[in-house]
Amino acid sequence: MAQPSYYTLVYAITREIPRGRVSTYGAIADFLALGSARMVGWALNNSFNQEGIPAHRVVNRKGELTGRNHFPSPTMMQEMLEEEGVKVEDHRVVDFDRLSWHPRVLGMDYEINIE
DNA sequence: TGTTTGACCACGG
DNA sequence: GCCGTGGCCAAAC
Repeated sequence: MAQPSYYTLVYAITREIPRGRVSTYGAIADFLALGSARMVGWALNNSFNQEGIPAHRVVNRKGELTGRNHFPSPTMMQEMLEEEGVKVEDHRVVDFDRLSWHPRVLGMDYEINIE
C-alpha cells in the first residue's frame, strides 16, 4: 500500500504485539491518536485479507475475546492464544492485567514498517 | 448524499 | 460496580 491508511497502521501495530501478550482496541487507538477503538475493530475485521496479522491478540479492555465470532471458528481465537501460553477462561484472558501490552513501549518516534 | 452500523471506551448517575 | 449515553470515523446500503 503506497498510502498508509488507518488499516495499515492498525495492522502494523498489531504485528508488533509480542507473542504471549495481548493488547486492546483502546490501546492501539490511543497510541495512533487517530480514529477510535471501533475503527480498530473494523480494521481487524478486514484484516483477514492480510496474512500474518495476529488479530487474536487483540481483545477489549476487559480482556474478553469479543472478536472470536469473527474468526473462521469461534474457538480458534482461544486456541491460538493458549498455544502461545495465554490462558483463556470463559472467553476472558486470565491475568489480563499482567499480560496487557501497550504499544507505547515502541516509543513515540516509532516508524511503522509498511509492507 | 444521508443513515446505519460496528471485534469499543470513557464518563456520569 | 452496573447501566445508559455520547463520541468516535470509515464503510456499506
